[in-house]
Amino acid sequence: MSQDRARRPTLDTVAREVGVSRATVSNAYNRPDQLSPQLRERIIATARKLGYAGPDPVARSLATQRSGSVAFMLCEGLSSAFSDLALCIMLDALASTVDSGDRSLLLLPGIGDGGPRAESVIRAQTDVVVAYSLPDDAPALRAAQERKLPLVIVDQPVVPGSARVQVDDYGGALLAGRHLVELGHQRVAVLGLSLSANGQGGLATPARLREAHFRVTLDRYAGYLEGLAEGGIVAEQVPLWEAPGNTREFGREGTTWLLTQHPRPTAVLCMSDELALGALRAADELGLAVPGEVSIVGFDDTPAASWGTPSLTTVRQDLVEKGRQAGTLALRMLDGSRPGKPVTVGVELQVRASTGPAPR
Amino acid sequence: MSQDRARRPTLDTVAREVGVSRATVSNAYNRPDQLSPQLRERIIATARKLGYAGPDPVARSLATQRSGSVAFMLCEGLSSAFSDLALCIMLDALASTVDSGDRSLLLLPGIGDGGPRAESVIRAQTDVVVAYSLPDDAPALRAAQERKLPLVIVDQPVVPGSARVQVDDYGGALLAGRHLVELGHQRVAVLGLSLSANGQGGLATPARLREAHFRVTLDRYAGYLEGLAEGGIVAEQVPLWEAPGNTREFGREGTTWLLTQHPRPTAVLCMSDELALGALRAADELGLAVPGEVSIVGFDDTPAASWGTPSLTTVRQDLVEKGRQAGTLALRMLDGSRPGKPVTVGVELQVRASTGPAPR
DNA sequence: AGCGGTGTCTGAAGCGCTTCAGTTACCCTC
DNA sequence: GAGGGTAACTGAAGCGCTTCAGACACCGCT
Repeated sequence: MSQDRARRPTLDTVAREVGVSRATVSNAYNRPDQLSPQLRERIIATARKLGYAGPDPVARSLATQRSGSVAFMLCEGLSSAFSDLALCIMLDALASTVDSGDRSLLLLPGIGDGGPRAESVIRAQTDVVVAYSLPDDAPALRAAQERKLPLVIVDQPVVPGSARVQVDDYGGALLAGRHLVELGHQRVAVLGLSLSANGQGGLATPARLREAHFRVTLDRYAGYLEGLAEGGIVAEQVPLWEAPGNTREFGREGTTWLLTQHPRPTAVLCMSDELALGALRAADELGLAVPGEVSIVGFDDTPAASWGTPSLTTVRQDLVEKGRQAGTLALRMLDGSRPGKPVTVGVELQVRASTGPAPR
Repeated sequence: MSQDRARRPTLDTVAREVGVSRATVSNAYNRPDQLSPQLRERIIATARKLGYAGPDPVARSLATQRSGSVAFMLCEGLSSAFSDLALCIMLDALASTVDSGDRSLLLLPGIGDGGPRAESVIRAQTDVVVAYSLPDDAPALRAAQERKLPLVIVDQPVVPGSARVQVDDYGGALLAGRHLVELGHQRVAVLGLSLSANGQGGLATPARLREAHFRVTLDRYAGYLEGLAEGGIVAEQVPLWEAPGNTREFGREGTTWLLTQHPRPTAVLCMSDELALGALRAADELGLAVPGEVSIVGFDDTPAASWGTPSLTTVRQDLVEKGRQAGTLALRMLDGSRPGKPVTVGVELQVRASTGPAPR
């Protein structure tokens, strides 16, 4: 009989103790208007006495058919992801939006550079998935589709049937390119982010460019070229150095190479602020004045951008807005809404002290 | 009859289609050795055909009584948390450990500075909670205890019945203090982290110190004093400036104040690298040479510490180890292990270029 | 021939909760 | 005082899965 030993209390335990039905106890927690305040009071008190902390989340999820959490898949591991301040800011906005909708964030970090394992996604207790900047062929993406989970894509990649929020990468890059043209630059180099998820780096060949997977990189590159074209600069004259990761160190490495070419570029367009900060350092090490001898442009406008010396001219995207939109979209998908049009977050050029007129 | 319209397939659907029992289909996924390979093959194939992506995670959790995720509670929102590189590195190690144990990370960011809302914890689908540097009286903590969830505490606070991993804050600070003494410093100031979770800042009064909540801050302070005591410096001569948050800007602000006092300290012990980086900047702005006129010591040894000019002398803690330990502890708690002794992660002093002999 | 062992598969009892269609009891109204 | 409305509560049917104690057939052994 009494084998209900250290068993933790359930709805039933409480119901029995109070002498009401299970349904009533459930209502006490979920629909206070369905019972008299006194009874509710009594139920809650008894629950506390028995050490019952409220309906079990898992069981409740099963019954309601909603898990109450939003899964966030990202490309890399947490440490590289979180050193990406832009991602952090966005993620925070996402988390707040999602949390205020009474859901929590399930984090699915990537393994290597290819996103989370399919298995993690298969087993994830979630009812909507947000993917951030994943390679097109990420297994996690397929897994999510197999499970028919509503999908929200941020930036990358394009997946039919999913909601998406994206930054106007092309437009932002165009602004940056145009800015340099207006300053009279003629020899410009691009310091880019990864083209594909294999950690490769170095000067990007046309072949490499053709088989690229990351839309963000491609769009920004296209935008740069378009902006520069307004000054009569043609693509062939614009070297693209591919940084294997978004870190200062890679930025410095790439820039060191770019600035030791002949003829030396008078400006470097960097696809992130981190890269640009590394570029600044490289220029410094080479004894080149910024912006006197070389101009540097970033992308993202993270707080660090304004901290550097000189402060960084950069393309700002509204990261908070981006996260919020992604969250809203996710929440909306949960209500069964159709994906709808992609949401585009705007950009603007923040001109600061790292760019100036072309030398000579 | 046929109201099973757009209903998504379940174990049952597959079982019926194949003509076997539900148990067998379940085994096909969870215990391949329990059925013949051919049958398993057939089941998997049929499942795929029906668009069945495997056992529903929530239902499975209910049946197995384990949710498969580890909740991570932190004090602040994500954006401030993630600009804390030390946290990120640790979190990454934690995530990897946990993920390799086939579990995912449920993130419960804080609201304001007091940790997650109790409600978020109550509703979280998790079977173990890791708390990072929360105030002693965080509602989330109580909620976790109410649910009787196994608890792993990182750094802070001390909660009976929970596992914990902590850094030897005291020992690290002692090393830092002793280092300055050995360099001959006599007038030393401390730039500290928050004492309590209310965003207050400024010169810490004895009263403020007495009602402090954050162990980390207190331990480090005690360690500093102990180290300095070896040089005959007494506590009363060591001003403690409390930074309201762990940012460079606050570090700069505090240091500016400290370095404009008379007599001016010849060294500043900072409780984090971020603060120290701000301190560096403050010294620079005041036209004080580092380490010629003032020495700066950090804490944490984040990558940024070695990047700065001059590179930072700092106390290194093994963040990866810390995360890994926390993860291991969490996983172990799941198997019903008792908390056991606190795990302490070691520290060592990284002497770099920001400290030197006391001037004169 | 008889028997224990083994490899496969099944039935049914949960896991802890929500929810919906009732059922009472009570009050108001004409 | 019958009819209707409402507030308060209940019963039972799920939600989709796991698991454990069998059941059954077949094998090799003695």
